[in-house]
Amino acid sequence: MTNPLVRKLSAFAPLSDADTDRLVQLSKHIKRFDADKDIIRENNNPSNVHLVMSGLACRYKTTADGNRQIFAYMVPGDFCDLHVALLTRMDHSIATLAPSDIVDIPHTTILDLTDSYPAIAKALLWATLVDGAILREWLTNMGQRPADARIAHLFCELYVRMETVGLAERDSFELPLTQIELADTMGLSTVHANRSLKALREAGLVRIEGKKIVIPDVERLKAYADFDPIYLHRRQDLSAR
Amino acid sequence: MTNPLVRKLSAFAPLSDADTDRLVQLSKHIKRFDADKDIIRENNNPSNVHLVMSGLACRYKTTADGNRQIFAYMVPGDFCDLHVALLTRMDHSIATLAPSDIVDIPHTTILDLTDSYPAIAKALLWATLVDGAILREWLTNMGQRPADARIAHLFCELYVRMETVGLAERDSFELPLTQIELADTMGLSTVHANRSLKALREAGLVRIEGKKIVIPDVERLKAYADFDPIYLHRRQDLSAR
DNA sequence: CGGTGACTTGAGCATCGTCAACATTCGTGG
DNA sequence: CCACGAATGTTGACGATGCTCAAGTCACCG
Repeated sequence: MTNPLVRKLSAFAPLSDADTDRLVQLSKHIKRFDADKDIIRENNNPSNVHLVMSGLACRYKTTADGNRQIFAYMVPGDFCDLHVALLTRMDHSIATLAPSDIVDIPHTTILDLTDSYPAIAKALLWATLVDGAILREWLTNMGQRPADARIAHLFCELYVRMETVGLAERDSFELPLTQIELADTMGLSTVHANRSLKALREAGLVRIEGKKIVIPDVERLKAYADFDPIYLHRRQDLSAR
Repeated sequence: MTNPLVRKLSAFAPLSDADTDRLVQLSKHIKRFDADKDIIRENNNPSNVHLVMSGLACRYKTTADGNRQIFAYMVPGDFCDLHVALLTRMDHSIATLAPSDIVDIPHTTILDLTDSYPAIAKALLWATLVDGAILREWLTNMGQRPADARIAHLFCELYVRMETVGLAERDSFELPLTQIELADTMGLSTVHANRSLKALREAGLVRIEGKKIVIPDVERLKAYADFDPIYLHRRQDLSAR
């Protein structure tokens, strides 16, 4: 049960052994990407679906004046473009942020899968809907929270998502991001991102050890960031509230 | 062809007469809502799908410290919650911004529709994907553009969307928003939203006549806002670029 | 070791928020 | 139809947050 896709989809509903086996089969043909490589570029019309198995990828867009906005991270178990089957043209690009293993899956395989495995079909739809929910939460984050809480909120989300796929320690997880990339995610300048990180560090809310984010007290960070995991729609969080 | 849903979906692909007839039938049971009424509240699990036929609605969320973030507008022809069939709990609320006609459609009707009318099924999926694309563009808008350009970008988008459903004049459209609501959408204070609007007015980019937004020179406003309609994925915009 | 990219810090400035006062519009009841 | 009150819009003054420019420092890699 170390397959991140299986772990992720299990957060929605239990999967049968047959479902699990079928999902594991998907990740036969893994392609290795270096860091900072485009997987799909704007205006492309990709014929395959891409699944992150290890590493980290992101969606981004560049504005006319050359600024970049990153608006999604794809951690292991996440699909990059499950949703673009119909839109004839990509309106954004997808790139790796770290060396990553990416699986290429033909559209036909996905169609086949959703036809023959209803539980998987539901789970994939769920994953797509959660992607939308994350986007809405990010917009709230950008619009309503000051820089340091905004970063704290991102860390909380990534901690939970990494934990879901078994990639978090009790109080830390790997986040191979530069501060430039963090700034482009949060809509901040690199200088201000740096200072906000410093503030979080000095408040004892996070420690940064190389590429690892250490969160000494997860509950305290969640409170600081006004983080509520409900928007991730995991089974285990549904009881609360 | 005055039905906004038909007009909207036609922006994706031509619809047959049978498809059109079926869509028009949907809007039999119209419910009238006053302005500022919740259609669906957070934590609800709505059993019906809601479709805006006239007026204006929005999605929003409230943070712990009482701030509101609006992260989507639903204009006539837009569905409110096509996507929530699977997520057992709403992670945000939906409310009217103006007096609106809302159609209640049972989930079963939607399922029936997508089973028997493949062209409609595709078009509805397209509409859902476009909603996601709009969200990504909004995030870019929030993160990368200053207040006045941000507002200008919103006006451009709404102009195009209203035009798509036949609700825009050559140089204007109705936008029944208060500046408070605009500020909550853009992540600004009301005071600053007011001043940014004033800047746009004094630059001759927009005029505000009551609840009507007048855009004397649409191309100039688009240039100012760095607006490119490609993310709306309408047929008519696909040729460019 | 030398160089390149990432990180850090300071200083000054621009953007945006808060508080407060006032003006205008709109709906409602008399 | 008018008068009133409440909500919305407008403006000024000031402070906070965040950006730009610039000068380093640090870590990593050839």
